[in-house]
Amino acid sequence: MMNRSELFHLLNQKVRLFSKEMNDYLQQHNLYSSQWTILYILLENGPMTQTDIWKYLQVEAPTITRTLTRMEKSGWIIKKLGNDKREKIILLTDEAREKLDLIQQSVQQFENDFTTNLTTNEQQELYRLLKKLGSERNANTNESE
Amino acid sequence: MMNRSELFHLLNQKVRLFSKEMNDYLQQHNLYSSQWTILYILLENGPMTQTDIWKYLQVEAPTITRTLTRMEKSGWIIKKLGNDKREKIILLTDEAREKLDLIQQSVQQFENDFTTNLTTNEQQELYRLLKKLGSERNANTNESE
DNA sequence: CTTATATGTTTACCTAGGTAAATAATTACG
DNA sequence: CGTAATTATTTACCTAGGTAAACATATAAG
Repeated sequence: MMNRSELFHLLNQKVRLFSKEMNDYLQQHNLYSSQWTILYILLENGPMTQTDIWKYLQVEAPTITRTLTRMEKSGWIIKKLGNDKREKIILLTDEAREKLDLIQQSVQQFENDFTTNLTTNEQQELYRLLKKLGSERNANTNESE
Repeated sequence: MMNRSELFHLLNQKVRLFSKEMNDYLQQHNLYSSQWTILYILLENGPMTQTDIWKYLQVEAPTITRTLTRMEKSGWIIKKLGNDKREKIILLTDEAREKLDLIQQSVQQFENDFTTNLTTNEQQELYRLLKKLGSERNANTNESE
């Protein structure tokens, strides 16, 4: 039998383990896992403003500012001014675009590896259970948005 | 249907959400969630060396050095030299001991709240599935415990 | 048109995780 | 015994998350 604190302890440990190993794995591409996440959504969605990105990832704006600065420095993305001169539009560089395919395969390999002890159904179930965690806490949830 | 990347994305987001809200919640006690974790295991296990702590939490030694420094500064713990003068033994202060009961109730309340949409069985199942994540990548799992 | 408000990004400062290398004390070995 | 190896902690430097407040540009209101 487990108590709830153990559940959250385990949750934390697994996520830390995942990101640690993912970072090790991505090192060969000179990339961090948080940076990969950004590359991935840019690949899926095309150019996005910074606000698009942090809203999508549900992190705060300064986090994205910083990470994008590093990514620009290492040649993954460029920032372009939008028509609205407040906003910056983020584009993948050609160099990034060339490498992404290989990296994506790499990541899939790693994720595959990390879930190897779970059947497809179990992964589905894990997803379903996680989805319920922490959401819509109090009866009448008006987080309409 | 979900793909594996979505699973990990969700996992990351929920953990971030949890620790963010936990931090908000603990602010009333002038505490951070990582610091709470340390207080909790000291309460359970009695005095421990730093190495005991980081091995238990599965983080690296410098992480614990830093967090304990902050916790000493804010009066939660004290460091005492062991017989082996390399090691430092970490003790709860009396002040911490007085407050811990109330805080623990607080935390249980919060964790309860966070899992309110999951039945006891679902929590059990979530625990079971998480346990399988990333462990013993190759072949047979013997995590008897 | 000018001022007030809202929006997008950044800066400054905080916690928390990581690695690599330094330091101090202990144990093991020739 | 004295040196080599090991162990416990710390320091320096990195990424990544957070908040609060500053800044710049747009939009709305009087």
